[in-house]
Amino acid sequence: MSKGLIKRSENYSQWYNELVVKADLAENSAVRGCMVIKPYGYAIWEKMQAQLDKMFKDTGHMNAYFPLFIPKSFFNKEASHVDGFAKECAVVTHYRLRTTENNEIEVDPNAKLEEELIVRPTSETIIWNTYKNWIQSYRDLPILVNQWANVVRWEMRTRLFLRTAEFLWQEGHTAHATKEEAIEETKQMINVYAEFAENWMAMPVKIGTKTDSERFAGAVDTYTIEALMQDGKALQSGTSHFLGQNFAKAFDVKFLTKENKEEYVWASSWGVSTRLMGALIMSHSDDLGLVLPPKLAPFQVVFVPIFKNDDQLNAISERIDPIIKALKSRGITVQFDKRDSQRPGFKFAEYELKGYPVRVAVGPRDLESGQYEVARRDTLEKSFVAESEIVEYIENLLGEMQTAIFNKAKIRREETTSKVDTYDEFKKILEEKPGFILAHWDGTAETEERIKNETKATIRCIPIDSEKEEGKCMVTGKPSKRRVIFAKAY
RNA sequence: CGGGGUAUAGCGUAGUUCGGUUAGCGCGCCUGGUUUGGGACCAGGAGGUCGCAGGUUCAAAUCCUGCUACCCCGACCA
Repeated sequence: MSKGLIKRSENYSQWYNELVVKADLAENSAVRGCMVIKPYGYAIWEKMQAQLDKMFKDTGHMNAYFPLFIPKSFFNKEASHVDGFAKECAVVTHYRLRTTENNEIEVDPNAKLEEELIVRPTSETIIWNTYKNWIQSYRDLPILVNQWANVVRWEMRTRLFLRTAEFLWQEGHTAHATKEEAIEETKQMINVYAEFAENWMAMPVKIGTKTDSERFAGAVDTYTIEALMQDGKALQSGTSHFLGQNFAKAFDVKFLTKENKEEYVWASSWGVSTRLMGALIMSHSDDLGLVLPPKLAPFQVVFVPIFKNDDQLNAISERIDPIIKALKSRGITVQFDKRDSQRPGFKFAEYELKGYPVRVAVGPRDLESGQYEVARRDTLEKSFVAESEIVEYIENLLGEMQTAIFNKAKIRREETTSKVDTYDEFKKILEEKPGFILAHWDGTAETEERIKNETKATIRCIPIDSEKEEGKCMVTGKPSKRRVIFAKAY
């Protein structure tokens, strides 16, 4: 393992790239734009998955699985949906290879597919094509289904976790008898995401709706959770879409009401992806490496023994093993690093880089005093804790750290959130103190576009909790009823 | 897809301008020893089609042509 990361203040984006690789989370693969998620990184993703999956099931959803491939014709059926995804689709045209005279492999031109298959960029079309067969009556509704899957969007420029050509995600697709119920579902799920982001990722988010131009292709309304990274750029971290009857109409999905009337089905879809990994990394980590909230850390505690020989290590193990057992019985994940190939200093640096929340160092000295050095990753503080109290202490500390990490991120966000009333001020803040900027906007796509072109900042969302406030658009001076959140975004 | 750049061992690089021994160095890796409370040290060792294909030449990492991949800046995007 090579030494040190570049500092965030020197080059934030290089810091991120180095951190992802050096902390063993992921690396670039032989396939352009596609990443290999390494075991340590995948372990974090699995923790996220487990919790989200639980939350989905607690709100009445079940998992299912739909095909990776979608017939090309399905995309034609919802006009704005095609427009949104057409430019980034991978297409399967053949189903067989053959060997040439030179012993090379080539696509067999005789094995052309009648209809090309699209590698799913999202599954609305194949799912709604399927739902058509599942739904006849109001008694068949609602359908509350989620799928864990990989999708492909052929992006021009990619970055590990933040934007990869293939990524892992979950996509919920629900069908309802009424508009109200579908909207209720859409809102419920954005709240689930917000709760997950804040309580598990320790990442404060703003819930809001997207403007027309930022809305999901095919949606009537898109709800989003927006997080603010340490460099002042926003990251869209999860979306929940009210799809109206758009997909039901496109795929002709109708049902009979209690009154025997034929109606189109109402829909929602919602998703979060491995992008959350990027959000997690950029929310908390520092110049020494990853900082993980205890609830998502693959290992919450690591014991580093300090020893000169096997006898010492055995003596340490004898004392440590019962402590580890006690921690595990409380549901705390623990690692005991007995490697003699690395010295303690190396291990300290390594666990800091990888973001283990709590580190306990135990050497001969400590066995005698009956106190162990406990170091917490977020503040780097160390304290000596008596052997008899250490289990309790660590359990409390993990809880405390989860809160502390969230609070720190929240304070940072508040400090980099500005209210501005003039366009000049807006531009100045973008230069000097980037972050969320609350400003008035006249509600038109033209003004939004102009601001984007001139400053690269976009409207991240119209916050759902914003109070009404009469004002004037900072650009055109036209009336506005509330402030919206602007930021430069990933 | 437009503009710029780079390609030498697992990683980072020197050498390329101006062709000339066996392509050098750091990290990492292997072996042995000494070490071990914040990224150890010494000794020895392994590892290279110099991105690919062709050309010029007595001689090519170095010059020429073509190709490919990657990086940065734009446009696009969860």
